[in-house]
Amino acid sequence: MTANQKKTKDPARTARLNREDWVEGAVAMLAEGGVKAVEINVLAERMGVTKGSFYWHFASREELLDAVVETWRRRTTNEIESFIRNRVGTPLGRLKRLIRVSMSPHRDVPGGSLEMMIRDWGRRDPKVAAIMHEVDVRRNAFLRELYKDLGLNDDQADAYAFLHMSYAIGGRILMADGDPETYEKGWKVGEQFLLPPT
Amino acid sequence: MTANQKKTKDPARTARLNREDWVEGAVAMLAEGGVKAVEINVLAERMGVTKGSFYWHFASREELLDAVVETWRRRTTNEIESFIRNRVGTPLGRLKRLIRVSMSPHRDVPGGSLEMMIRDWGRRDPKVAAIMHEVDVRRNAFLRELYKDLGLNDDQADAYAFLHMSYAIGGRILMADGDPETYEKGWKVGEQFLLPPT
DNA sequence: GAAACACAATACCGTGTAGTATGGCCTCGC
DNA sequence: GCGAGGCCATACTACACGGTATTGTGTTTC
Repeated sequence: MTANQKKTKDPARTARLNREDWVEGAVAMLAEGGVKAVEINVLAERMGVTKGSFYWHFASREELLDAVVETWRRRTTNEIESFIRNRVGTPLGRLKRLIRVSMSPHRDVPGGSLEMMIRDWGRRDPKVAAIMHEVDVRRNAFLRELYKDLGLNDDQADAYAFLHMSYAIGGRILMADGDPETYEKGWKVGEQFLLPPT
Repeated sequence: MTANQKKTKDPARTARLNREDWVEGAVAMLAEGGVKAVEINVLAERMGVTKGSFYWHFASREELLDAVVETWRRRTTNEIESFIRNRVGTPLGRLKRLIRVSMSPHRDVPGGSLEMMIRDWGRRDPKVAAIMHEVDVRRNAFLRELYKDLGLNDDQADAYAFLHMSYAIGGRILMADGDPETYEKGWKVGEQFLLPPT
């Protein structure tokens, strides 16, 4: 790739920016205010430079947004892969851990604010929608395996996986009211319904 | 320009527009493309007039959007009320009916495209968020009652209501891939998990 | 039928944001 | 030290969109 390896000698003041830095900033802005809020001027100011710099790194705003969604896709995919590889504990323990993570307030997680913004975005941009869907499929497959590890047959694993994903997304949205009590409830409800009866 | 030949009565649109017509059009545009897509120019063109007309009915775009969200609130509230009043059939039958409606593809329903757009919007506009939350609370209370009618205690009814709402929202989003098979699955999963064991 | 009223068309302005042109500076390799 | 090229600033343009001012047209009322 064209990844620009910068040997930062002076981290304090004259830190030059590379492509990834810009993408990083854009991701943050996306999570906070949605695609529309990713404005080149604002982003540049946030990075401590002007947009003259931005347009040296990117040909257009669209190119930036493409990079943003691609970065998100790569990270999310890696996250799933690493969860699959890291088979520590019993299947039930792993599932519980996943529920815990899914319902935790602050992490960036299915239903987290970044993901919600990308989902909003995907509703208007087919390219994003396709990637979103691809990730959903992958996550669904992962969950199915997890439930099958618990001894469920294909149909039941499938059903639970669908429920789990729906709940992770919808519950998140409901929990977005900021009430910490709601989170508590979300987690409890998740444990009640997302764990198959043994 | 083709604008001048509309001197005589045009059979296509002799109907003058009123405030509600504009709100109606705005609601449609909101459902299709989100708040950002509700542009006065485009809306006016869609209504077959120019924006000169719009600004006779509304002082500003904001006023229109206020009317839109208020209309949605009123309608949604009425819908809930009417479902409450219309106590036909057994509690279980009513619940099944509700699940069916919730998961149906095209109707405007919790998780439907209009509602999703309003939810997106609420993420950036506190005024909308407040109304959204108010509706959520009302729906939640309604669902709780429904589950209590089935013989569940307060805690369990509460848990099921939360699950139901989460699922209605999240499942909807998952089903937005356009695959009719996914809808079928969504409905089946709903019936399996949203109906408490008797 | 003419005045009054209710909508609508046209032309315009202000602002905000994406994008461009160009030149300057800092750093690295020699 | 010095050119070259990577990074950034400044000063623009183009255009879309909300909003305004003014004039026009069909309909109702007396």
